[in-house]
Amino acid sequence: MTEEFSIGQAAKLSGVKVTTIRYYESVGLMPEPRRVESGRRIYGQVAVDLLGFIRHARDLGFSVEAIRDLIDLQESPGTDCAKADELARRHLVDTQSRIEQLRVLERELKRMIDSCSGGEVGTCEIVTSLFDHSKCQSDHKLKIA
Amino acid sequence: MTEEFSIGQAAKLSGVKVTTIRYYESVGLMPEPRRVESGRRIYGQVAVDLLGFIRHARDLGFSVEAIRDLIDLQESPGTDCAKADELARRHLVDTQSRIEQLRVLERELKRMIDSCSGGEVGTCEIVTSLFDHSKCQSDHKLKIA
DNA sequence: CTAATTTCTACAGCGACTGTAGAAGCAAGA
DNA sequence: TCTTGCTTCTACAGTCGCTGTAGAAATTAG
Repeated sequence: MTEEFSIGQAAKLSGVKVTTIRYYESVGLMPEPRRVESGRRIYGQVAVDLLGFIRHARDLGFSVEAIRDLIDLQESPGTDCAKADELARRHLVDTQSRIEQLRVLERELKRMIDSCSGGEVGTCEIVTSLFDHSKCQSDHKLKIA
Repeated sequence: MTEEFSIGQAAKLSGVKVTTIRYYESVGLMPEPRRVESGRRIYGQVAVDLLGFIRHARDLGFSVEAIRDLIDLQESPGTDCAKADELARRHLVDTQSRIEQLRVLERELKRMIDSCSGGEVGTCEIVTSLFDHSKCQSDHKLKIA
C-alpha cells in the first residue's frame, strides 16, 4: 500500500510550505488531491515528488508559467526534449543578462560610495550623483527586473 | 518666470511615465503638485529634477522606501551624509549577494543544458535533474529575491 | 476531557507598478 | 463651428508569487 500524507507532512517532505502548496493547487500547478471525509487533503508520493520538482525549479528561478510547461513536458515522456532545452536556455540568457545589469549597478554603487568623503549631505556624492544624470552610464538601457 | 509643465511634459523630461508619476504622488514620494483650474497637474523644474532623481535611484535598484529616505536626507542638506552612505552600502551588499545567487543559478542551468543530449523528455537531463534533488548544490540556501 | 495543533475556506495585502473604463479638457484641421 | 484625436482626470482591478488574517472545524497529545 502506498503511503499517504497530510498537507503538513507533504510540506515537510518537499520543503514547500503548506500555504504555498494550496496556492500551487489554486493556480493549477498541482492537481487537486483526494480528500479524507472531513475535507482534508491527502497526498501520495507522486505528489510529494512533484512538489520537490516545483521547489527545485523555483529555486532555479523558473517562473510558475515555465514550470507549468516543464510539468506538461514531463508528463508526456515520449516527446522530444527540445522544448525543455529551449526553456532552460532562455532562462539562462535571462539570468545572464540580469547578472550583467547587476554588475553595472554594482560598479556605479561602488563609485558613489568611494567618492563619498563623509561630510554634509549637500555635498555628498551619493546624493548629488543621483541628481546628476550625466555621471552615470547605466541609464535608460537598464530595467530592474 | 519659471517654466511650467504638464504631467506629460514632465514625464518626457524625466523619463518617468505619466502613470508612474501619479503613482509616486499617491504613495507620497512626490509632493502634490499645483493644478490648473480644470484639475490638471502642473510641475515646475524642481519637481522634474526630483522625478529624474527618483528614476535614477530606481534604475540603480533602490527601493521606493530607500528613495524616500534619500529624498528626506537631500532635503536637509546640513545633515551628515552617513545615512546616505549606509543606504548605498547596504544596497551594494544586497546587489552583490544577488549576483552571487544568480551565478549559482547560471552554473546549474549551464550544467543542465550541457548534459542534455537531445532525445526524449523521459531521459532528458533538464527534466530529470529537476526531479533529482541530489545533483544540485544550490538548494535551500538560496532565495529568489 | 481539555488544550494545542493542524487544517479548512475565503479574502486582503505586499511592491512597484500597469492596465482599464469612462468622462472631461484641449488643440488643430475642415 | 464642428469634429477628430490626443491628453488628462479619477477610481479601481490586475500583475507575480506568494504571505498573512480570520474564524471555524477536525484531529492529536497529554
